[in-house]
Amino acid sequence: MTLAELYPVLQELPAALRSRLTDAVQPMTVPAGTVLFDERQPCQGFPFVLTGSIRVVKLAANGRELPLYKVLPGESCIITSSCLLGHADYNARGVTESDTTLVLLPRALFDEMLDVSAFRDFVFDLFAERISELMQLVEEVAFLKLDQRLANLLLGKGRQLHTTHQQLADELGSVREMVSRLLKGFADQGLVRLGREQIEILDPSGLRKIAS
Amino acid sequence: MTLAELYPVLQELPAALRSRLTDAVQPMTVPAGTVLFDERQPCQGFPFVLTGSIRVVKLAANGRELPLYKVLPGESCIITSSCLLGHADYNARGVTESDTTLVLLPRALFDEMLDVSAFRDFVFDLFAERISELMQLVEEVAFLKLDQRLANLLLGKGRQLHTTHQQLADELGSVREMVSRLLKGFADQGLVRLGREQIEILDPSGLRKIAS
DNA sequence: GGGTCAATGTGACAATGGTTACTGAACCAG
DNA sequence: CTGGTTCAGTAACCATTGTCACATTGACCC
Repeated sequence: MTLAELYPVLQELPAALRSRLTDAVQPMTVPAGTVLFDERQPCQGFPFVLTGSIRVVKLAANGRELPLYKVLPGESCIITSSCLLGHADYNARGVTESDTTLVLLPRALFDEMLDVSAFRDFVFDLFAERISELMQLVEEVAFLKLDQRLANLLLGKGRQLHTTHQQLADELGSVREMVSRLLKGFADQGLVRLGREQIEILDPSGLRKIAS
Repeated sequence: MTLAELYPVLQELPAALRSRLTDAVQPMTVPAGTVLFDERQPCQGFPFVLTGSIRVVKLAANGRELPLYKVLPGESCIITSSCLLGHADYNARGVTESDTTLVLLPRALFDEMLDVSAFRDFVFDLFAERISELMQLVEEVAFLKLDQRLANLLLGKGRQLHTTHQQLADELGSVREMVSRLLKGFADQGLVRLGREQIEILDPSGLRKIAS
């Protein structure tokens, strides 16, 4: 997929800007696990993800992480937008989840592109969308118990999933032992069947009831 | 203060829109404690607060609340913006904290005003600003212990504060007993002096160390 | 088969926060 | 002054989550 295909809004830019974009900017590929940006860093530019994905997380003092969201190809990074618009530093960390190809739109060019209403609307819409995701996250973290959050997480991953307990714990910002314990509970209730790196959801509606 | 003084961006609207604004819309005054909007409700319009304030909270299943932010005169409500832009329903509750005068800009007029770049930028900037506040909140709720959050809260309120433990608990989304317990601890360490509806901060740097 | 490593199971324990159920102290209205 | 109301202090208890320290299991490679 090309940049223009993934981010069709770019085709609505005036030709002059568009050519400056293709001139000034070239895709780069970074390996999995690269820290693209981090807390307290100034924001360098706006990423367009072509392949792979970026995991955006908040770091706790004790080293644990709380996943905020992911940026997939065609999507955008609300925190970067916010930093660029507010001229503030990052307040989260962005790490490539897998090998990732992306185009980094420099800050100056981003500012210019914001003068184009189509692009502004693009960023704006994504803002609105992500806000409600963040609200959802706040709600989960503040109010739901771990079993509810785990049930939610499982339900969002299809009937048959291939992960380790550690990975699930990471996605919840918790620890493996808790996930193992809760999954055991789910299995005892006949909600899931467990196997090594394997979880089969037997009773989605039962899980939904737990997630309530 | 008039609407135009509190929200100077409105003066940059074309005269036609401005007169339609003053025609179509009149300030209303609502008593303290009025629920202006609530979860799962469609968004009716964009509020400009003239006097008083709106408290925006997330509701827990058990009736407790997590305060997200407040809208003071001259400020804006990011959740409302987000709902209007994304054509989604509210995902939080807005309650007047005191008797409040506000102008409710109807959705249709809001949409039209978004075509004006000055207004769009106004909303945009506020978005960026609030996002980092929300990130801050996520971090607090997810990572900090209650004593740290309480210390933070106290530090943000000046040397000498006049509140009840209950009010502090509400602002933290916790309960009075916990606040009493923690304040007692702070007092034992000589960080604060307690009185009825009265807390005097004796050692701000000590509190900051707890808030770490 | 045996060794090795990652993934998982598990039990005891600690820390945190919330709940219940009081008591006492200050304040205010009559 | 009195009785009621709000605010604050406190102790016992419980639920949830996290921590530690292992034991076990399965996969895979020689």
